[in-house]
Amino acid sequence: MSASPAEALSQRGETAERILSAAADLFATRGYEAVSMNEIARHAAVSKANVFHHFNSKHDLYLTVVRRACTHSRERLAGLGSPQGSLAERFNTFAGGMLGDMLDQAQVTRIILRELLLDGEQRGPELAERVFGDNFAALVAVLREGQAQGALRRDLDPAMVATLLIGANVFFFEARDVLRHFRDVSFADKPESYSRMLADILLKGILAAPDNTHRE
Amino acid sequence: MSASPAEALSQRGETAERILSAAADLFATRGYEAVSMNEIARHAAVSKANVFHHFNSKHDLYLTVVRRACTHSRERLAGLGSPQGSLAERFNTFAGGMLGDMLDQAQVTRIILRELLLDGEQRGPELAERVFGDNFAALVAVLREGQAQGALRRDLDPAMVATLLIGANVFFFEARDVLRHFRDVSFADKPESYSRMLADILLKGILAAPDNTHRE
DNA sequence: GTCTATACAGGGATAGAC
DNA sequence: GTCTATCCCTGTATAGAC
Repeated sequence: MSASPAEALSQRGETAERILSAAADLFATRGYEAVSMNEIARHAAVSKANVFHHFNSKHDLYLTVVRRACTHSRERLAGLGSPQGSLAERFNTFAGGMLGDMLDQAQVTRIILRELLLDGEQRGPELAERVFGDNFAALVAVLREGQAQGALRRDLDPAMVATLLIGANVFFFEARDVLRHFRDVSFADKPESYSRMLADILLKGILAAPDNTHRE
Repeated sequence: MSASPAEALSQRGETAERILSAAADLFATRGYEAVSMNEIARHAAVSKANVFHHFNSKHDLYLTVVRRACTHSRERLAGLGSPQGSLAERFNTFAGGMLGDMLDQAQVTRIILRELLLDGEQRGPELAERVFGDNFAALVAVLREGQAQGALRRDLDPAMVATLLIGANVFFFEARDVLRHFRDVSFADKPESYSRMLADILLKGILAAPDNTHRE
């Protein structure tokens, strides 16, 4: 029953896997404190004692869940940096791809954001670096390159642009359910539409500029 | 000891006020579940039983805190709609003013956002309307007016622009502590700087446009 | 590895004296 | 209005049989 060499390393039993999955689900939607080990055990269809057999404590279980979510998220984001096409295209692709992935992996995303935005006030540093750090840096690098080539305005802070882009996606993810209740909002259920408009606005701005509007 | 007519209505005793203040503090930074009535009592320097004397339950106390935060927030936001100056100016003023208020009243802001962004998945509707609803609508109206006057591009969704503006402020508020750890970010502690850059980018876009860059 | 049973702490909430 | 003392429940975590 010992793990074969091929599947070594982070090999976990099927039961442990079920527990992790149930825990991830619950933590993502309701947070750490609101979820009990009883509940997790029930959702995983095992006894509570068994959960404690596989994980030393609730906190340990939580950390494992978060750690997994992080590496998962990193893997996803790693693929977004492909340097092909014009800068506007890459910008567009990155924005849309990021949002799409966030929505596809809503559970993971929610856990990360919980960590990052709420407890982030206390922890911040490590997780920030771990999950978003290099991607943020990569995005900034792309933007800087765009400035060097003359495609982008030189009088603006690339980090600011990156923040705006990422922030817009994060906010959409977080606030969808609220936005949906606003009469004027038509894009709450159309992420592609949102991404398209986002890129359009960031690239061209919102001011009416006769010589600007029809350029591509 | 009954309230004088002049200070009637939502008049609460000094003790109740202290309890509310302590509770608001704790709920804002750690959320509902993570905070205990014991702790609230200790911070308010009263006995736990006394807390239950003033508020029927923990949930009741929480609701009172949230309700206060909402009305407080509404009052603040109400002043931001003043229709004076050019559209770009108003845009600028609104963005900066909103962020400034959020930071000034960080505790209240945190409570609202917690409700809106996390539990929002379940409740959403009421709070959305209550706090942001009319302000969102007002901002959209201003933008529409700008379109009608020809100051703003007509081919974009005003609700999208409003979302971007608000989202940028919310994200800054949430992610400051994380952004601070990114080498490229210089504005984490300079909200005015952030606001200025935000308005600049939203208005003019990021593309290098020779005839665009020097316009004001 | 998995269970039942249980220890022990802390939570929300109440009783009743002052 | 404020307290001390207490109730009851649920939570995390452990012991020990299978």
